[in-house]
Amino acid sequence: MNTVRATPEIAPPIAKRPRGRPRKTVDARDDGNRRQALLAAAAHLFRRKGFAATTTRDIAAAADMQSGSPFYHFKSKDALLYAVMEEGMHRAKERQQAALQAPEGSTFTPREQLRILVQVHLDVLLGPGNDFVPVMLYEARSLALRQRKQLAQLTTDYEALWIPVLTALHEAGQLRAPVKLARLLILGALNWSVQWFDAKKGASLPELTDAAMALFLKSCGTDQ
Amino acid sequence: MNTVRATPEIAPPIAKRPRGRPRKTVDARDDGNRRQALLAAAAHLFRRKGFAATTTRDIAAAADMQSGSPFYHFKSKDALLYAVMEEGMHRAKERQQAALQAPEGSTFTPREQLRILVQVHLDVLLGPGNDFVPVMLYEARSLALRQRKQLAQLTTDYEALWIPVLTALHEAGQLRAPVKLARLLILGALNWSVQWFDAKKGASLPELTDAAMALFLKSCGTDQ
DNA sequence: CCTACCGATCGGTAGG
DNA sequence: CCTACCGATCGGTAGG
Repeated sequence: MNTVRATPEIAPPIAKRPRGRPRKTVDARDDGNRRQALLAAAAHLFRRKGFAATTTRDIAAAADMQSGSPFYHFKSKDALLYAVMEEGMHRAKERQQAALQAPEGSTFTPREQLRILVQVHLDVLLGPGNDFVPVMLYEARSLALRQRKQLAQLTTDYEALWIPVLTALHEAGQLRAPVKLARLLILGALNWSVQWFDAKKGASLPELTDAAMALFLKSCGTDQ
Repeated sequence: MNTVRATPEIAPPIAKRPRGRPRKTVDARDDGNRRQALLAAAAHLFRRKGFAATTTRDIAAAADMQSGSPFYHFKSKDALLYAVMEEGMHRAKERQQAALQAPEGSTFTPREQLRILVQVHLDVLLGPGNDFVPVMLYEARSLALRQRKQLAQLTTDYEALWIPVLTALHEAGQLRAPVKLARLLILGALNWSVQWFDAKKGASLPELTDAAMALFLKSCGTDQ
């Protein structure tokens, strides 16, 4: 495993500046940065045109690269898709967990918790530059079976955040439908907003959150 | 315009039976039938793999034709997609209108009407062989702008069926959210079922209908 | 509706 | 990360 790595002596990656036109920024290869640019470009295009209709050449161009260059960072187009989805689910879960942390020794009521879940979920889907999760939602079938299974754990974790909240609301009489189906229906209602929500017209994100809460919860239960 | 059409005397389309293997059914060209077969095959494949990932060769094979033959019935792959969507929306609207007809001199309550809309909508999406509307829902972006606008009228008509029902429920205090957003959220919840519903396991269609009604409507309003 | 085919595009790679 | 390129596939067509 730990073989001594020989320092490259022939054509070292450092001294090949003269050839090719100079780059806009300091250097074209600052690693993580370029990889992130590819991910963002891919997420944006996958969302807008779909995975199959997006060309690796499109992605390369959007990240200001040549057609073959994405394959320096990702093994294949599928690997790019998988990376987008994984990053999206990872971010979403982290944001939810952070938002659900109540300050100090206080706690959130189940109703407050659901509002947080809904609010963050909508922002993850509809907030500016958030293309990763929508790609995850609408391009699942483009993923090879093996990779779909690998992602299943992440989505399960994410959905698990909702279960205790919905269960509490159900027991308090504020949510009539069975918890399992309620979760699917509620997430569906929110996920569908990707198809119609327009930040520049119609309802705003807070209005949408209010409407969702009003639609799903009975107010004739305990509080409010 | 109205030139006299000469009867074909060379290689008339009738007398070329001997060549090629005999067809399963009476004849390979019974028009509407073959066209329908193509539509059904296309709808099925578009739903399963997506429009861009489906090959016209796939469709031809599924309809038991040769690779070039779909273009005898449809001008292009896009035209096939459009035809699938139009047929789907047309059927859906007709089914809803028929279902909403109350027998004799009786009438349905708004609550009953919503149940019908939900039930039929779910069947249109999830019933066996109903691939047309799901394609419409999930492949809209694959359509050229001009064609998308042509379809807009059909979807508007369909959604219009829901408005008076939701308005009545809203006024009766059984639906808290604003009607416009309520419609979008409810249809989203139902449309999303395409992604997870499995007729062979989990909830059945009637159970799903019940859950949706229980989730969306307040029962502390007037009746029930 | 089939046969035979074209032109373009696309994912991916070698080699630097 | 670029250059130059390959092999395969794909939508579509002519001509019957």
